Amino acid sequence: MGKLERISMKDRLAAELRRKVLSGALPPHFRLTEQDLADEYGVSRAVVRETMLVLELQGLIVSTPYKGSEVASISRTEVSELLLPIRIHIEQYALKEGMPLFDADTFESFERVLVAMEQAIHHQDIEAFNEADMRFHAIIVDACPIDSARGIWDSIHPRIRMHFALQTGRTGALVEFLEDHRRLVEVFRTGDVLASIAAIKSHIIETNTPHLGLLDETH
Amino acid sequence: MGKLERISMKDRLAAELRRKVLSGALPPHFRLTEQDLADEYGVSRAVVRETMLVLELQGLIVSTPYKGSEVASISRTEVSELLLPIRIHIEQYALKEGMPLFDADTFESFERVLVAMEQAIHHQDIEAFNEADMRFHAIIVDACPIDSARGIWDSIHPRIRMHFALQTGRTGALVEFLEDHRRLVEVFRTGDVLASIAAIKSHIIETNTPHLGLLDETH
DNA sequence: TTATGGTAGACTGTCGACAATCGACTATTG
DNA sequence: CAATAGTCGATTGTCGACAGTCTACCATAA
Repeated sequence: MGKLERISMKDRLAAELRRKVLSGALPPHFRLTEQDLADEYGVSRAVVRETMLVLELQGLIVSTPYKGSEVASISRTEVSELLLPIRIHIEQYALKEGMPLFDADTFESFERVLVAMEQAIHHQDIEAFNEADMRFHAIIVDACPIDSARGIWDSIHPRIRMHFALQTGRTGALVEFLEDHRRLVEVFRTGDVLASIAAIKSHIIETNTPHLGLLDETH
Repeated sequence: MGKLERISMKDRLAAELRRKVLSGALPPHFRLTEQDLADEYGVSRAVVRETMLVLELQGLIVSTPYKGSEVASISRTEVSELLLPIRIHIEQYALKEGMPLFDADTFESFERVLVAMEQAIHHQDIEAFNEADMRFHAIIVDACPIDSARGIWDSIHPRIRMHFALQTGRTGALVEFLEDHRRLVEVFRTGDVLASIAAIKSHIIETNTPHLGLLDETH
């Protein structure tokens, strides 16, 4: 059953602000002041400050001492050249280490996410779809026995999503995205690690490439 | 001349604790309580809490709600399979984007670090050498026009260093490390980006490969 | 003895208030 | 008029105190 865990105000506020940033409700360069946020959400400034610190280290906001904070802006080359390759590596590694540990519960989680995607499509709720998409990949990363993988992923992933959340592009292709995730789960079920690693890479690239993919990597 | 910037207590304390963790003064699983740290360094718990949050997001400590924090432990596979590839990618990318922007000041910074390394060797000060090593690579990452590169690097790099700082191995080969950095700077001076990218990769790999790995750990 | 429930101490989570800093505006002065 | 010094409001940096939570220990009862 559910774990009924206690969630600190800091984490709740961070999740809420992250959601607003990723949904575009808080656009890049939007100014954030601690007192205003504290008043708006009914928490103390200490909580707000810790929240802002988290979001800053995750690159969603930038703050300068004694001046204030604002929602970060993000460049396309940063995403394609810096963040995406790192994200791919993390998820590939997580899959390599974690896939042998996938059990019935894991696949049940995947299925729940797929259902959530279906419902999101049915309600035309792009935000809910993105949320489900994030949970899908979080399952992969969390399955990795190296705990810190999730932490690194958390510090990479939001900026990528932020970049594409502000594009309208994905709207129409939601059904294809769903199918793509379905295929991924099927590959996972075969237990073929190498195939899964390849699949997740092309999945991430295609999912995050605005309709003509031409990014290459070094090494 | 120097910039005489104001540094918050949070940042100073973070630097100090990071130093102690990397030097082994605070070994893995060492328990950290907020009040003790606040008393020890003469700051308030709020400062300590923000500091701990930074160090936690950088993976140097782990904290569980209402229970406390302790210095993180780190496994060899996490370093070699997860962290090192990411670090290599970041520094390669930073080099690719930032090397064309290297100017006289940049190389002067490199030279200062090399001098610091010489002095560290002369004084047999391993900690100072490691500090200089970190500054060397920070110059590279900071030269990258994408600001967030440094942030990601900061969230990756300390754990790598932590892993090897706890090994004694590097002691004898300090001179070789110095020469290796010298060679790197020479490659940078040629302006050959591809050669530099290749050089930084092998440098990082060799520098972080324990001559023949015969240490293994739990987790 | 063992299991249950409760109590105490230590610690983290949260809060409101005070101090330091910044940027813009204003006044003063040559 | 231009340049400089001073002031003010807004915002962040820092602090000490209170409230909530966990763990270990102890008492009590079957």
